[in-house]
Amino acid sequence: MAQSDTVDRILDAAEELFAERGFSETSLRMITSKAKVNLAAVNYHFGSKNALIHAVFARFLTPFSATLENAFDELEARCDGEPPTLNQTLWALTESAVRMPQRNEKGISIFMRLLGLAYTQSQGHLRKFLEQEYSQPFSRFMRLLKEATPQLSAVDRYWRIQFMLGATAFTMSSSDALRDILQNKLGVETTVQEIAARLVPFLAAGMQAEDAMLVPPASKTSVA
Amino acid sequence: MAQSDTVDRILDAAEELFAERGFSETSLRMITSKAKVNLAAVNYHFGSKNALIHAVFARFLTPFSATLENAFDELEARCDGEPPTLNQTLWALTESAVRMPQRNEKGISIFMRLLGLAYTQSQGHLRKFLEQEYSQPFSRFMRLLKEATPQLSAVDRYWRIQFMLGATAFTMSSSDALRDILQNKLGVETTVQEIAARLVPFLAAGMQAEDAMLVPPASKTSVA
DNA sequence: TTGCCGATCAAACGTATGTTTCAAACAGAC
DNA sequence: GTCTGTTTGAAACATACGTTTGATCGGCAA
Repeated sequence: MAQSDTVDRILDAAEELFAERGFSETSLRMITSKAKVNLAAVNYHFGSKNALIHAVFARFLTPFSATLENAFDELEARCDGEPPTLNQTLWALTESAVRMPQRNEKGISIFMRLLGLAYTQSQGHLRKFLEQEYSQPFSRFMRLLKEATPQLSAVDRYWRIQFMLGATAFTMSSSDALRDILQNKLGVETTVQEIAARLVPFLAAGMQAEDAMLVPPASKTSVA
Repeated sequence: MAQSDTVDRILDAAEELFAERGFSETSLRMITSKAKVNLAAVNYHFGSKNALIHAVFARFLTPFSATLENAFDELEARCDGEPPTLNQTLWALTESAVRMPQRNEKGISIFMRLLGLAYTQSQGHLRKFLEQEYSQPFSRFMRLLKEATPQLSAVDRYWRIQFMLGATAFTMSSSDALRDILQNKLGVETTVQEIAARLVPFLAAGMQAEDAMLVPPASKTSVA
């Protein structure tokens, strides 16, 4: 049985519980009892709770960032010098995410929610860790976005990227619940791939919206 | 001075700290020491920490939902039978938020972040409280959205509303952090009003995007 | 004044947290 | 089998939390 099982069981349980309840709302005792390992195992194998959080992210993000780099390589090769379009770039990202080997059927949506939480819960250490560790594929994605939307100012593009991230993380993180609601209300089944297929055009349209800063149409509001 | 301003000082401190650090990461001792009141005052005046959280929301949300109802009334009156457009509906919402009387200069951004946190941190009691207490303006907003996008199928509209909600909640919930990043990277200052002014066109464009379900294309698609 | 009652205060309560300790169990090399 | 280093186990550690207690204060009516 070696050490193997313990580390992975902790990571599995932690991943799921963090996604369900957030980081500080999840105690080590919940994790170890769900993983059926001793409480001390976390500090023995990972050193601290924060280090465990980092490990949960690293286990998914490291192979994912490799997959993503390959997808970008292939895309740029296919475009042969021309910058890829926004749609192509977004599709390369979502395809990479969807195609990642999943530990279980909830895999991708769990991880989307974790990414959302990482950004939302102002856990300083997590943000710093992610930015340091995965800056390369992140900046490459940013460069592709920039080349695909040359008409946008840097500030506009920055905010619209945040909007995209929000729509994605939020939707994917609660996609299970949302799918259930839809099933009950309208009697429609939906897969994660279908959600992505609806999300990408939404994002692309928002990203390429005609310039912002419009005043409320046909209204007599003024700025002080 | 009556019951002194203990209650208000607690609410002020709690609002700010919750927005900065989240709910469970903020202790009653932080709140009472920032408010310069005794620790027991929270339980004396509010009963519990959860009740304090509810009170923080109620102090803002109750007058806000009244303002919002008025804005919707006015909008529908102005439209004279015709359903308001998507842009008008979204603007009515953001204008109502921005125009709320602020306790201080950070007022609105603090509260946006709180709303984002409420959706993100799965604090069951908070979700339940908000849904029960403010269901009326919420369903009215949903009805307006439906009338403003008759071209969408119910399923498409359902998902796109989730995307809008996600972009908004996520951005607002981390707006302080995002503003800081922008400040450091590009040396740009941003107000919440400006974020909203960028968000609304993004949402409207995404909501009205030409139909979904495209496969990763080799062609750039543009919106008519 | 006296009596009263809501508001404040310092202190303690019980519980839960992350982390540490140290002995026992284990595996593999000799 | 014996030794050696790694992994598990039960228990304790110190700290922080939300909440409760009971004494004390302060204004006001009778």
